[in-house]
Amino acid sequence: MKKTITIKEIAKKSNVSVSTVSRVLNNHPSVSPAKRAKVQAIIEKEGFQPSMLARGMVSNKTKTIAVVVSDVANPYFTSLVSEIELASSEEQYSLLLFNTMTAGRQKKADSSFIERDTFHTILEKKVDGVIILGGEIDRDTPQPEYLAALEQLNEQVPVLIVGQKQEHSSCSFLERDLQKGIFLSVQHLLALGNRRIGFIGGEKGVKITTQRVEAFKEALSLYSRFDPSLIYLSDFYTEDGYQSMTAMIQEQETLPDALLAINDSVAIGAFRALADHGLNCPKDIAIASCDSFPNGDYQIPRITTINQHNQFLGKLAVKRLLKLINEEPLETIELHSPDLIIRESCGIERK
Amino acid sequence: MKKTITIKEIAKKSNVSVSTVSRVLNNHPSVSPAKRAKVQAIIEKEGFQPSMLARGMVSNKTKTIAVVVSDVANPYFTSLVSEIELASSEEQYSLLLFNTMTAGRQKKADSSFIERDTFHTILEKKVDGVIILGGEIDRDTPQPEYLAALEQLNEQVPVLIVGQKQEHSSCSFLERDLQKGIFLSVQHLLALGNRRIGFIGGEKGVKITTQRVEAFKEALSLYSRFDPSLIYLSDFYTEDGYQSMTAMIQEQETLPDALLAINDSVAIGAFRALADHGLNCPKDIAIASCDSFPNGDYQIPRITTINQHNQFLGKLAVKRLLKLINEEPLETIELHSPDLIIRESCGIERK
DNA sequence: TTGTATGCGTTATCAC
DNA sequence: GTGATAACGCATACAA
Repeated sequence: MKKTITIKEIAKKSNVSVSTVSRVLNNHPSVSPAKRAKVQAIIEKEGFQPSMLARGMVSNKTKTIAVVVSDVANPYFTSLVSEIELASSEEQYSLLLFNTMTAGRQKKADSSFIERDTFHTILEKKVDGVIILGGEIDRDTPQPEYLAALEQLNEQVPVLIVGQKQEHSSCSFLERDLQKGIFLSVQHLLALGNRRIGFIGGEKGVKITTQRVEAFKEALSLYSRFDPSLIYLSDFYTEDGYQSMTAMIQEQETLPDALLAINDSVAIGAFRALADHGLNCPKDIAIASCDSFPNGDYQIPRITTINQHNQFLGKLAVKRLLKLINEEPLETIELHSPDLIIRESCGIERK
Repeated sequence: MKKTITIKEIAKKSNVSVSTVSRVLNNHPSVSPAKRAKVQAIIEKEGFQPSMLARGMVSNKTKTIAVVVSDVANPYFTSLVSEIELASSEEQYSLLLFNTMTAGRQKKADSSFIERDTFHTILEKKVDGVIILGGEIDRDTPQPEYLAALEQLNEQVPVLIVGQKQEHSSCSFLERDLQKGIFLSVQHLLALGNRRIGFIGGEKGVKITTQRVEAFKEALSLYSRFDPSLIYLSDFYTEDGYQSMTAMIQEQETLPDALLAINDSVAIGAFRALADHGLNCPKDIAIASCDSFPNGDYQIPRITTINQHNQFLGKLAVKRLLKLINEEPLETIELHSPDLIIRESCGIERK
């Protein structure tokens, strides 16, 4: 490995002091055009890159954002991370990614502990801000130790959480409008003539599940009848949709007219389970999803779903975090409104 | 934001010098048990975290790895990134993620430039090592400027590339066995009675596409006949599979017996295109994929595909990069051998 | 065993 | 406009 060149050597080669080089680097006005040109030339020639470490030492800024996610491979998180990276890099920030795996296939045992440990590392790395996507904070009642650690973290560095608000937390939250999507899809299902409607997927004890089921109950009670025995929770992945659907097929004497799936992955799992029992969506049962994932429009059937505008959410998250970092005032949130995407999985009017 | 506590303040509160605190921090033997205990206590009490910035300044190590990926949202890259993060954190390394978007839906114009710019940032951040997944390096002939920048990067910090070897590059490569999978699937398709076999998906001018098509040609020529007019390249995503399949349906007088898709996403797109034309896989055409993605076993039909052991690949990448970082010798690679996963999309014997 | 002093690469404050 | 120099937080060689 070639030794990296430093500002001192640039100074020497340019016959100026380090301060002058530093000024050139930072576009300070007070440096003569002649010297500036000379120094610039040497910098180019040597391919000099100022060390962000050293800069960070003096400025207390690292131009780095930490992103904590419970499972990058979950499509919802993947798209968010992707958008966050894009938005960050546009603002010259780098992303430090922490994949805690407290969700998903390789779920770890003590999620709270792992995420606290992550906070530890984040603090060491001296990032300028933190974005948290899911994990322990998404639970209805996160562990007290976790919340304490989170508070401590937020004392040292601004923390933005993309998720539903947690009581007594001093962190900033970027919430999603969970209810509107539910109402839109329930109305859609009802309008198509479905009366008996169930719910599949989502993990018990997780905020977005709890809140969506609650909204589902409300919406359904308004027009039809809410039947708690038609709620089959499990988790957020395809295999969970498969399991829930299978269980429902086995346990219910007659299948409901329609289902709401917590997301597209779960819907896909349900399609598969139906097919394995000689059943078909939307012929035998209509299924709508609450959260659009990529490629939902290539499934068979194409999934009728809710666009939660996750792309926009990622950008907004970065925008808000940067304001926190720069101590600018946070204007009230422009919450994006979920939209219903009608495709094929709810079929046409039933009966 | 609370000011972060430093080693100096710990020293003062403990009535010892900073060196003693430093020794405690680094588990140096030469510190009396009494002082060690005292200092430890204060550290715990104050929740002191040594700054990795300062440590990096003196040690020239940041315990950070940069990962450059052309599109995190591509399932192949997502799984790799996930595994790499896991393996890294196990070794106390953090991940700096760069999502160059030189592939995928939001593909940028000048990929070579963007990635070179990324290298610039990586150098500034003083990471200990770099892992590159895809992008310009994956092209059959990467731009000379890119290769030059890559060489320069590799002079300053160890670079490991997960992808097919590039001539004249001094970087380390972790290759995938592309041929074996192709042979396995072609043989499978032939054994089922298919003779006329096409290929869909993959981008022209990209190494893995070129090499796979080449292997496909070889394998097919061995047993049957290779027909170049049945090669429909495009890109690696679902929509590309849809396009290729649609084009094939429209252009070919009679559909081939079977297809090889570059990956599961492309296969899914093909299924959709077939359905939109009243056709069905595997009834009307058999389709095998060259690269298994998550949830391929929940599609309709379940996808017969190749397990390239990407999970293993991610771990191996980190393992090898760490050896480069620690200047340990690199034993010859234990190349994992791809396996055929027979599911439903090739159906049963034809004719 | 312990403390002092120096340096890591950069910016900022101060003289000149 | 320019150049010393201190400071950032930590590790370490050296002294004691």
